[in-house]
Amino acid sequence: MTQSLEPHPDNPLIVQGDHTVLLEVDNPRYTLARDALARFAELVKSPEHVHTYRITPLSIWNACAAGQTADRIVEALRGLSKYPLPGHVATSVRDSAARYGCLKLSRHDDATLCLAARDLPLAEELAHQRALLPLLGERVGSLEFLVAAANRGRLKQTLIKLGFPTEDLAGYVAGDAFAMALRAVSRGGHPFAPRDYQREAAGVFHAGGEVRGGSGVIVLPCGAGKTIVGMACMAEVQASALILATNVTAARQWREELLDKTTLREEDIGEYTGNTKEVRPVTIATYQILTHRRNQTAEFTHFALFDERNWGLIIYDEVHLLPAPVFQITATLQARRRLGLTATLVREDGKEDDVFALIGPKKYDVPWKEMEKQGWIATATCTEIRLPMTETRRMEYAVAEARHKFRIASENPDKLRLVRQLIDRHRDVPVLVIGMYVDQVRSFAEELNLPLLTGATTQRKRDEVYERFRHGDLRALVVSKIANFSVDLPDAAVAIQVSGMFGSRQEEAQRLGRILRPKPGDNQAHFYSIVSRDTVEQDFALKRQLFLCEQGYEYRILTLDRPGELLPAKAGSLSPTS
DNA sequence: TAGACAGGAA
DNA sequence: TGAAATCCTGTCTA
Repeated sequence: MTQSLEPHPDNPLIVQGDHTVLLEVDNPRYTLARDALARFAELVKSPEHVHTYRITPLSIWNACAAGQTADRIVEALRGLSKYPLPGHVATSVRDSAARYGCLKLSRHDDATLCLAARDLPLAEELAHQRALLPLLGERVGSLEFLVAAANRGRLKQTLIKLGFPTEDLAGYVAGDAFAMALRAVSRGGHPFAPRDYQREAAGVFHAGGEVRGGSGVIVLPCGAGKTIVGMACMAEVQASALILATNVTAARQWREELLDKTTLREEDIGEYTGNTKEVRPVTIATYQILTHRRNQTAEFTHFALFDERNWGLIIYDEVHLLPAPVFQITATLQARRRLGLTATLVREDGKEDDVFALIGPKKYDVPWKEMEKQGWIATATCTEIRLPMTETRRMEYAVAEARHKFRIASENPDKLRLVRQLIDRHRDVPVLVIGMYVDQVRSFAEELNLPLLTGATTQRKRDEVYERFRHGDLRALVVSKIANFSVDLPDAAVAIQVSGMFGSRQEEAQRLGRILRPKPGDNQAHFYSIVSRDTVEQDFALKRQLFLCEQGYEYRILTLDRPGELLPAKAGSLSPTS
């Protein structure tokens, strides 16, 4: 396709003066525009025909850190727009981009850093910012300030809140040297080599040597092997490493992977959790143990872990879930190399700028659709089925208090009929039925005569059921919210979501991730979300889907007219989308 | 001394 | 907006 570089009415974008961008979904250049926007804008809304994106300073800074330039961003917008760009949008894109790199932090001596502004007006502005007073030391020269090394993190945090991202070139401590390498044949006996993108991600993270290489976030979809990127980075750094994971199971999984695919031996790896408190050259801890304190006002019981050893690298697994106290401690650890791993930079609490300032900018990502094209993850079709409620239930819904409506809509018992039909339709592949209300999933499990797994299920029972599921003795499982957390939940080809959290994009992505591991044969996965039609549930479902739309997934909407109605014989979702 | 379980936290 | 899962610690039991 030849790419026009000027605005044209046939183009898919409308760039508005408030920095939002509207994208026409049915436009032939939709894909092109979506992939371009993914580099420097974030998705805000994605109803059926027109998607809304927003360009923020942070989205521009991340783009710049990944090598984009203001010119390329403006060109992309102009070339995909229907109308001429509002002048000030181009200006503010250039402004934001120019701010990236106009403050540089470098090493002065062992205990002191030097913050250098690009020009005098900026230096003056800094000198007069009240919030910076306690953080800035002596002004040395017209453009430079001394900064105590201990304030490195808090300074960057404060500056970004004032609209100034800092380029941190103050370097890192090497940490205790520790030799490790990736194995060419895994301990399990399979040939092993990181995939190209995994190697590339680790390379980008470490590139730039002593000064630049060493902090940032790598964004990859679930199932794309973030652990392997982590170990490749460890192999680059060759120093003792502290790995922070979300829960014990994830911690154990890191350990298994490290033992299987690197030269690390059992005695090199320590687990630091509620059960065991080992500190070894490579130590894996949970976020929870770090945030633990005896009572609300006490000190954090286990923060000392950070000083137990001279860590050369700290890996933050699932950095989008990083709890606030870990940000706090991370602010004091700016001299250590830091790697954030995540499937999405979006945080529901809006702390994206803290991630940027304290862990680092986004260093590398691959769009999900790109991974899909290359066959690293399964092709997924997503279908939302809108099912009307019965007359009786509609009445109950209508008179209920607002805060109960969501649950009434979610627990619509008619959903069972569709679940049964879908399981039947996909009878040759493993199916997960996922819900968030224990009562609801319990009744579904009983009706369908399938095992139910909830938080209350003991680990032994889980292992046993998972084993039967993996071997194909069980075709389907019904699970509660453990689907969001339990890393050892086996992979499936079909997920049927019967209820979900209010509007968590995170959760939706996590659940889709359950079915993305590559499949033998047609490599096809199906994600169904069943919601009650014309209710708040339908509205929240829309919000949940944002993240996946941003990654290029389309939701096919299937609206049923009558409560008892079944899916059409050949529901569109049975054939792969183009 | 391991395992089970209750209670609190976020 | 509300519900569920998880983790950590401390205590009790065998």
